Amino acid sequence: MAKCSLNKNTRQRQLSRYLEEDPFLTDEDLACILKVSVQTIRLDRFDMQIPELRERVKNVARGGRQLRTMAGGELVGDLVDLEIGNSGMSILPVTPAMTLSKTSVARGHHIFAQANSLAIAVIDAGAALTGAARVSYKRPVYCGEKILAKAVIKIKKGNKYMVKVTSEVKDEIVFKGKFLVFALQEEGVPQ
Amino acid sequence: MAKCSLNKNTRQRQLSRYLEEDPFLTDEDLACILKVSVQTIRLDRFDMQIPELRERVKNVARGGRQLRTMAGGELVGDLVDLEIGNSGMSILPVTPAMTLSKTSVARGHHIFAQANSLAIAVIDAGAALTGAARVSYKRPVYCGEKILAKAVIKIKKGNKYMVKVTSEVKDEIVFKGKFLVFALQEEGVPQ
DNA sequence: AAAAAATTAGTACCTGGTACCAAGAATAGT
DNA sequence: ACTATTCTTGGTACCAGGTACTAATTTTTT
Repeated sequence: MAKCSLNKNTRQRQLSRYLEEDPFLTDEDLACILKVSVQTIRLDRFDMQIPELRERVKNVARGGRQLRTMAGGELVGDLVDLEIGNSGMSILPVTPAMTLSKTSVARGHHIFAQANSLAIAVIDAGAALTGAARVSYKRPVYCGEKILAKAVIKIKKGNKYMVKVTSEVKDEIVFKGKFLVFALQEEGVPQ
Repeated sequence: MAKCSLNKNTRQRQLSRYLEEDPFLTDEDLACILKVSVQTIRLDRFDMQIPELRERVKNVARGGRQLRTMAGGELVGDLVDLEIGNSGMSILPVTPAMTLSKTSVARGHHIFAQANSLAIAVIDAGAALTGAARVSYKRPVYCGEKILAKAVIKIKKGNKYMVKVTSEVKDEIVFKGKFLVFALQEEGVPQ
């Protein structure tokens, strides 16, 4: 029974690993991956109290449904002005999902994300990457406030850009950052 | 036909309103709410190109998954080790949602977010804020790779901490950052 | 009243399951 | 070597929440 038990256990561990990675797998998918029958998968799920696909999907949907922030576009915040190769501006309203639950203070990486994505947007290139950044947070930003980020290209050398971003809430500076950005040539990017 | 058309239109508007509010409603639920037959609901959905429940839930789930990384928890990535007041480690698998659509290179602010949130997590405080950061990206990270971030507190002075974070993919350093973090006293934070 | 539009009803079929029963294979204990 | 136990597989009936399609019925328009 040892060998069989071992197989069963390792299979069940694998099963949960696969499902953690991708909860959208059907029993049939799993059976195929783990080279056992669908029934075995079902027994395994039952053993491990793992609900069926539809329930899993529902759970993910309920858990993840909140405010959108970093998801959709390439840009965090709403672009209000863009002069490619020169400067740009974006507005990010701070929603509850972006704040530390205890304090309703916006988490730093959201402010960074707005600035960083704006810095990249002003670059005149199909794609660009941040190489380095030096940022400082001047004061906390609270839920409900709107962050206006302004980016200006300061230096351009070949495919290297230095972009300065200043973020304000009602004319008060909350964040400053210098971003070193590299423009990528359209091809040549490994997959 | 005017009255009927009107009824149909208003019903369809109501339908989409109800579904926006709660995408988990079945056709039967909707039929009950709107006092028409299930078939009518189906025709309406077909008219308005609204997919069936399971598809809707899936969409929400997929959307939710992307956001979860930035929106859901306070931490970006999965904490694998944490010694509060000393060091911590987290893993962030790079999903398609995090990458520049053209190149499948992870956008910088996700890598920053993982590091930043880890830096805050290692601080021994109810809440903490990033005051400044100096970061550099050593090489692009691609979709499918897993980023292992390691944070260590280097200096502590009162409520000020200097945290160094190094992120690697398969023992190769992809990102380095120094974060200046301030611990917040539990109260006294304005709403 | 006839034509057109909208609604409802009914059927066959699909996916991804549950719940249950029985047969077959593998392993353990003796 | 043989039996008992555990694992695995197969099969069936059933369910929710649909699709796709046809046909009948009601409502509205002309």
